[in-house]
Amino acid sequence: MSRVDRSRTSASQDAVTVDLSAVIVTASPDGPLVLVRSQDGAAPLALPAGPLEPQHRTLEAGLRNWVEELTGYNLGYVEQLYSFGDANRHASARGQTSRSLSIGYIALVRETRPKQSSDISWASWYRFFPWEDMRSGDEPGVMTRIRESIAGWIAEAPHDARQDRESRSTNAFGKSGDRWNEELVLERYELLYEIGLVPEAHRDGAACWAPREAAIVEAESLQSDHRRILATGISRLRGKIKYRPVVFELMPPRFTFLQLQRTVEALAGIELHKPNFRRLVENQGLVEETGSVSTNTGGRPARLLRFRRDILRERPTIGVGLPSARSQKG
Amino acid sequence: MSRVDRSRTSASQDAVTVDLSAVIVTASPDGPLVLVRSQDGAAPLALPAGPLEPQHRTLEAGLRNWVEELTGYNLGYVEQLYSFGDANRHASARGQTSRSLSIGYIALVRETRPKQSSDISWASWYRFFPWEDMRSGDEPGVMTRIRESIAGWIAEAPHDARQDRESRSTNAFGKSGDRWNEELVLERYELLYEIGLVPEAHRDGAACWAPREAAIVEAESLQSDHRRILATGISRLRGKIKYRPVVFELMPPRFTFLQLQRTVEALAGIELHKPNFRRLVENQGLVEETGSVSTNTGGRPARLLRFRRDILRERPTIGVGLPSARSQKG
DNA sequence: TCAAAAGTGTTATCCTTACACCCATGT
DNA sequence: ACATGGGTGTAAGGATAACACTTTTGA
Repeated sequence: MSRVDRSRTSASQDAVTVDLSAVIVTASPDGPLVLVRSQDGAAPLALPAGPLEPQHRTLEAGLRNWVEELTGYNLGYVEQLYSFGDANRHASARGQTSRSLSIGYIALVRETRPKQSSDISWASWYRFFPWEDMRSGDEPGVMTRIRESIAGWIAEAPHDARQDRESRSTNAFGKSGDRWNEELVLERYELLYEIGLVPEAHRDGAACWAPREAAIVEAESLQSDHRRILATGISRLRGKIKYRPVVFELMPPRFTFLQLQRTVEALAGIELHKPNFRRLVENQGLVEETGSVSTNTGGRPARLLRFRRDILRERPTIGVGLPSARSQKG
Repeated sequence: MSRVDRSRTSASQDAVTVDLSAVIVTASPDGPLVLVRSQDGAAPLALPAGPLEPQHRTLEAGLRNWVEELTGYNLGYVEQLYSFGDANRHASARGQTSRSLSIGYIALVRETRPKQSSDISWASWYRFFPWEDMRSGDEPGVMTRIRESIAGWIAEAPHDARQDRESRSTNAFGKSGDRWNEELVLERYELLYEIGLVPEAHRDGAACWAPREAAIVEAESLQSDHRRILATGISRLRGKIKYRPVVFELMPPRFTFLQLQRTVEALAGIELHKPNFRRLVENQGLVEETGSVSTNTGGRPARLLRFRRDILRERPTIGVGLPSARSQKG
């Protein structure tokens, strides 16, 4: 038996516990919401997680199972994000290396009704990533302060690291003049983590440039690596809406163009050009008219649309209009 | 403690063994090669897999570790693909549900030298997916035979399932007149599996339309679900080369435009337009001239190029030219 | 001279993006 | 009247994809 076969001798493996973490997203008039679990006392919020159980035929079935059982929500779209498995993910006090493996999922639900269960609630995902909401430019100024901190980090770089820090920061946050790249959520979070602008970095004992006090206070943190998982989910969703009709999993049965646009804008964290958005969606054949109109628009009544569900069979690889990444200047 | 917290009571979990499966790819003049492990006797080939061990700090570190230790290959690009965890992935004879979780990775290496180890070797990935090589159209006719089988599957559909089968097949394999979508490797494999045109389906005991004898013989199978993992890897790589400069991980230090084009074509399984490919790569600033030329081209000598490594810092989100998916007709 | 591959020029077409403008309703 | 949002027209600019053609080598 060759060494490659070691995996079959399970005696050599350490104890592994597997849980399924879920970024469960819905859209409200106030923006994208994510399901969070509040823990005892003043501990940070957490993403809901459930165990992988023997009777689950597949991983996704396991996830759907415990989420629906627990929340009653019917998961529309479900997608595996990533498997996280740092050995020190939960540094155990007893020094034993019991590895905790976490498989992250993103799921979309339509219902926003609050749960009876007291420790589960919806929270805007921008509570945890305020710098990702660029719909009104840098309105609260978080971004400006981040850029200042990054500028300091670059300025104080040792000579050989300077170029690297410079390019890493412009890759994640862009040069002024570039179009804001809304997809690089994870890259930005990881840069902030590494610089030490995020409390998790200090909690994990990483060697950071920034002092613990500099950790951004405007943003709320999450338990263990859940903010990283959430960042992964936002990134994936922001990418996906461009080439798959997933936004409609978050829309009511009938909606107007502007409602659809606002939802996309809320997810992407950027503003879109109204006439072009309308035409793009129209030309793709993603929607059809219901015949009725909505009068409570505040202006001229708007035609009510419905998602053309058969498009999923005709052309599943189609999405909703966002400025293409290509339009970024070099 | 709420029910969401069940994951922490690890007593309720079943035994889980985790291994890291790897799709290790290199490029040769004859096409894309993948590392396979031959087992005892006439058993099907397998992807190499290694166990997740306690001392590995991260999952990717674990993978790099055992691959480099075992093969000596230096993994350039490594990316997690997907976590597979069907309960019946290895149906155990003793009826106990020991779940085997497998985390798939794709890795690119430059070296093609064969390994001394006798049970490891390189194989063209088109041995396992002959229908994915459309560089010369449907030269061996595999595709034609598949289309015939699918046509039968559609024709014999019960009335209510017919539309569904029709659209699923055109989504995966396209209508005649459409551009071949090289990215849908997994979708095609899964459709063939479901129809029963692939031996794994019968081995797994799935209820299939096609009889066991119809399972495509021109294609070689792999152990357990390894062909699905390979399909996932090919899909991901074919997608990735379009917006990340990963092809260069497979190129020698100096190469000509045509060599680069042939490599991309081999990976994507389609032919490209030479003048346009050249200009696209040129304009993206992905390569620079070395000054020297290659004379053994069979024609006019070609300028030798090198990959501009600094592009990874300047603009990591850039790739090599392939016909855009958008150019597909609706 | 011819085959084979390296390169260059050019154009039709489509898509994106932006700008300008009119329409219908409530206050 | 005017604010607010709904909705249409159009044109500049850029990228794609196809076609035609010249250049340089070896046999």
